[in-house]
Amino acid sequence: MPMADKKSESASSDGARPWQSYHTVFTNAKAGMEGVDKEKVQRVVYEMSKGSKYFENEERKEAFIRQKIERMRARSAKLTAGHLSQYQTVADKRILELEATRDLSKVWLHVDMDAFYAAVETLCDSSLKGRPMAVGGMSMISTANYEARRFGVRAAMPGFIARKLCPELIFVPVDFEKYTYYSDLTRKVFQTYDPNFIASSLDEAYLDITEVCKERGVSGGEVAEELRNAVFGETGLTCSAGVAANCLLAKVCSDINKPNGQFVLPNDRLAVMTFISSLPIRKIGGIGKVTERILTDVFGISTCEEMLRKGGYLCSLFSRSTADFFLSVGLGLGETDPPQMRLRKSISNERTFPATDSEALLYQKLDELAELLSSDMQKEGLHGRTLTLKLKTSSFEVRTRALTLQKYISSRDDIYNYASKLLKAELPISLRLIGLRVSQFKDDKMGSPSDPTQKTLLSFMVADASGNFVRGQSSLGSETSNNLFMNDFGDDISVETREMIDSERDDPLNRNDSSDPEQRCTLIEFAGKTEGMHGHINGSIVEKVDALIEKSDPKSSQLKKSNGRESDTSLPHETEISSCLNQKDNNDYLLQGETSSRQEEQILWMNDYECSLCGIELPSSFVEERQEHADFHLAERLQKEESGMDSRTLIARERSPLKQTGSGNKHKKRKSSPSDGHLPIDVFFRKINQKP
DNA sequence: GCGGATCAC
DNA sequence: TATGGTGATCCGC
Repeated sequence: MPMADKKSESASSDGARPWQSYHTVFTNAKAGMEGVDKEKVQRVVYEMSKGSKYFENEERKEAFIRQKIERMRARSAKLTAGHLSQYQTVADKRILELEATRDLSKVWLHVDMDAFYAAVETLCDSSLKGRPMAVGGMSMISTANYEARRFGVRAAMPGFIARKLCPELIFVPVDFEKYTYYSDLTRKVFQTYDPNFIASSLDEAYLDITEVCKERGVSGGEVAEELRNAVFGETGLTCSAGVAANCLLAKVCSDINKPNGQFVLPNDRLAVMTFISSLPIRKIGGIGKVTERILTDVFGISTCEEMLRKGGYLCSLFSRSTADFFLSVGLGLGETDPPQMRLRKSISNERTFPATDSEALLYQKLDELAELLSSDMQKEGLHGRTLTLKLKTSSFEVRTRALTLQKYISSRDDIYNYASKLLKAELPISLRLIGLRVSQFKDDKMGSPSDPTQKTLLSFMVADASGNFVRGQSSLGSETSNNLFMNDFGDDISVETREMIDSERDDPLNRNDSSDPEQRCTLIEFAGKTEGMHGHINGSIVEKVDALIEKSDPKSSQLKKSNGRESDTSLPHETEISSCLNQKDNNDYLLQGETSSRQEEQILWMNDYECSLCGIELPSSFVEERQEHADFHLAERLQKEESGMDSRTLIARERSPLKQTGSGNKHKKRKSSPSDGHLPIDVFFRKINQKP
């Protein structure tokens, strides 16, 4: 290991303990890993990896991330107080608009099978019971049972490192058919509760149990217990469940009392806010290792609540959609409707092999892949016009090379011939992986932008099956999606990498006691009455949001609980409007943000130089000036609103009018959360372990 | 349209 | 000895 520079010793922990700065995906707290000596695991992983090509590549990637963080820090530091306060105003306004979309009328259940592959293997071979076991091989583990997790062994970990951590570890090869069989059994059960359930993988599904709860007069928690019992009866496998008002929260909840447990988050706004406020951001689907680091290192954000507190920074430094996503997370919002059908957009295959620079060998690999891909495409009747070649060099650097054709292709020969041209341009090269992907399919439905596209534009956030918002951002670019055509593959490889170096960052969800007085206060608050007690949460962001709501409209205590019901104001123009906007990367929040909610006052640069609001002329090259000008109009408008204009009718709506049920919400809410207001704190965080 | 990144499972 | 495969999306070019 190279000597760590002395000056960095205080800033980072290199030097004495180099493994602490090696950020991997599996040195993290997770269900079944409570008693693990994380320091030791991290050290072993580091020692086993050190010096390898893989490790060197990880170090390169790490350096890039550091740069990214530094750049963002610099931008953050450069913000003037004036800018900040303006963006804070924008953020507050956005929070209000997002709050208005809150829908507490649905009951979502997320089911997650416990260590699925491993559990199935144990079911089929009882001699494995009670012994540490992993499904996978020496190079990669798909999942590990709980006995193995106690040693720090987990999904996505190379087998040879796992064996080092746990020499007794039993390896069982993956048997895809077996898992599919048992998955089908579980799905038969899911179907009886929600015929339209959404399977996001072999072992996970989302169910809308709103109707079941209503018709049978039972709580979401009761349905969850019943369903888990039924799954066990049908398969002999245990699962965990989460019940909440939206998919995003339900998913978080299903992880809390895993394995073989469940957690219900009442459909109550204060309950949601309290729950989300102390939640580590890494628990949220869509926030991965890198995003977490950026948010914590640059903004000091580690819990969802801080997303709202730092709203001004987020809105000024991230794209509008990313900032919206972050603010939504802070509010505990998520998708409440079943996602619309989504068509597959690409098909691909890739293979890893012993690194080689033999051209004959490389072309042979390419040929095999072309054959495979063509066969897969024929099975699905797909023809595409964009071909992408993926390469991973022997030093783990990944490259892609793409080619878009006039014609649609699907035959083995076409794929191979075009792919060969792409590969040829890269020679000579030493590779350990080749992949092929075809996209831009015929019949892409692109001909009818009317419905899907428009809806996407109208809603300021779009969510996929898991309730993860589709969003985008320059340096983050993170997003997630569970396609409806799920790839039933590497299932259990749930990544979680919360670095637990800072001891104060305990996970409140995984412990039974709470030593932090402020947190306890919050929790007690949660356990107590859920209405009319806002004032007792000291410094809570709930207060702040409520204050915002009150300020925006004194009558809105009702509004914030019901759904926006006003009919849309002329939104269909948005497409053209957006395209006329002066979009300057990170600043587009201000401009776009306003146009999507306010049609009548956008700042448009007509003919690309004249402000539509005041007529002032500014050529497009005057980027900064334009920004300031836009800010000026924004501030002007916000002031107007402050002084009493009704902003409520201007609130943007995201949901389609179809499922607006309007008045019934409160009743549904009560019904689905009988424990409202009477949830003792110990119950709130107690593991509900029931052996079916 | 391309290439690099990030994320989920 | 040895660190996966499939699909999606976003951003800056």
